[in-house]
Amino acid sequence: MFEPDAKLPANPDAHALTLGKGGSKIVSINAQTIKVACSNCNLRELCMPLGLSATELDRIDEVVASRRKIKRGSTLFRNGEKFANLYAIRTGFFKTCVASEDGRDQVTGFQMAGEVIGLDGIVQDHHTCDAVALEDAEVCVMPFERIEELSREVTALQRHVHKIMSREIVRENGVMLLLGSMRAEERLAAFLLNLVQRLHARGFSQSELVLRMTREEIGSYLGLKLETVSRTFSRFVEDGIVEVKQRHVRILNTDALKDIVNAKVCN
Amino acid sequence: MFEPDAKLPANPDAHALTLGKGGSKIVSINAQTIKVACSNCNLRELCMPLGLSATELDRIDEVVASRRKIKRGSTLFRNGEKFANLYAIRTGFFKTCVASEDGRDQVTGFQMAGEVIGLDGIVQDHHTCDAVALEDAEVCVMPFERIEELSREVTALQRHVHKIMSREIVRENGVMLLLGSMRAEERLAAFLLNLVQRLHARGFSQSELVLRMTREEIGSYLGLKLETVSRTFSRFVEDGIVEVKQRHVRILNTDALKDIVNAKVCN
DNA sequence: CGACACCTTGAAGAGGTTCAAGAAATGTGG
DNA sequence: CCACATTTCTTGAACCTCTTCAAGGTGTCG
Repeated sequence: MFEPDAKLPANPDAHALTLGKGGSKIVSINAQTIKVACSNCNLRELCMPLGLSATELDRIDEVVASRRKIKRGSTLFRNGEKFANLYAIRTGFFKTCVASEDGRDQVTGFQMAGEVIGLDGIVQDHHTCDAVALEDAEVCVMPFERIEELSREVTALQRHVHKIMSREIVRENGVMLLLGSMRAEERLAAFLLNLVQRLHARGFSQSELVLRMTREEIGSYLGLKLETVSRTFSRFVEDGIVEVKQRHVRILNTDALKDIVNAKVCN
Repeated sequence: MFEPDAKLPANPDAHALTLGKGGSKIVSINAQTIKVACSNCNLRELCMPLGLSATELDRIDEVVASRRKIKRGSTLFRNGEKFANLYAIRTGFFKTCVASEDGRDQVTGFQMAGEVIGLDGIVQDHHTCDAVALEDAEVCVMPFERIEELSREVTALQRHVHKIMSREIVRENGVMLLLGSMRAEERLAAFLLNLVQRLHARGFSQSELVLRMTREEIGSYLGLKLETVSRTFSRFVEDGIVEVKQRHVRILNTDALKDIVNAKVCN
């Protein structure tokens, strides 16, 4: 029924990637030649600014201090920890979540390769959420001081940092819309479309995906209970919109999902 | 029953303000002496970095290109409009809201004096939400290009811009927690506490406030219908937690509100 | 292979919404 | 300044969606 799941490749530098309007295929590079440098990384298009000169590209390499591997289930950073770095995800999949004093927990986002996490820590100099790896992961450690230094000199980097932060603000606006005004089916449909779209931008299928998170985590993100998530999946299956086998999801009717999200709530 | 409402003063420069740990009273300045300059503005502590040298302060003045008055009910910017400026609120009160294609509407925040709006526009070079004045307002227009230029030179400004954006991200995380996991009473209690805390930081009462928005707008922000907001207010009144007369609210029992927010949802 | 985490499904219940009507404030124009 | 239209707010009753509680099934990993 399902293909063996398309996994993020262990070495993203060996993974051809097409992106955006002028997106060009980047030729695979043999693993041996890799050094810890953005200029060699084919995820660069995702987490670094485009259109840099050769000199600027060299400078950019300086923002990555090191790499760090995180085992599935362990945290990259925790609420309360001193903030020092932003992290660009090379491989793997994360969730971020905030907790209130009384132990309530809310997943605030799911992050995949090429995305940057840690922005929450800047204001208070301490992180205000947890970042947990949902599968074995590797990140580029980018000391924020270095980012700030460099973005004073490389205008494109400065602009890029601003855009990344603004993008996160806009994303959260969208989640607020979802949480504030959508019903369960609409939420799950929007969630699936968003996931598959981001995966597609990374070279994966437009119609097939493997969920890296539990129903409970999906539910937390969408403001629903895990049972509701499960039931809603089942309803989608009944309606022939998707096939679901545990965490494997195949979207059979993308338009139906889009219709569900944009259901005119005539008001 | 209620005092004549404590309004934001028409001229904020005449409004003594205490803030933060080392917050010092700023002496009132006669209206005639005012020029369009942060160095003269007592909201500076809210929207600009602290601890600048005299030279830096002079430079900072350059970020404000002009001032702009917005009538109640009209927009500062709209979804889709070209992004060019950030705006620091001098007086008045705004809401920001996003709309989905199908006409759904979601208030994403309420902003008051000293707060900065427009950050959503940076990613796409176009605004993705509307900013509507809920009372007559005045803002400082800060061309973003100028902010970027200057923050390459003035490190404190650079850091400040980063913090403002990060603060917004963290705020939205909090709203997601609220929308995703709280019940109506908890949402409204959290909302009131947040508002009164921000007003208090601006020199207003800790217990009394005038809502600048309708029940419907509160509801949109909190992911509730206006009837639910109204009913929840009524319940608070019954329980002696607040007094409500239209938009005038007096908090009689702050601790009760805090208890409601932190109600142990034992899990 | 057995323990454990995760997922599905049913039935009952609660919280919030919807629809509706009326009251209270606010604004407008004569 | 008053009358009238409009907006905003409150409250009730019926309804609906999602949650809660419970049980059983499926998959995974040591």
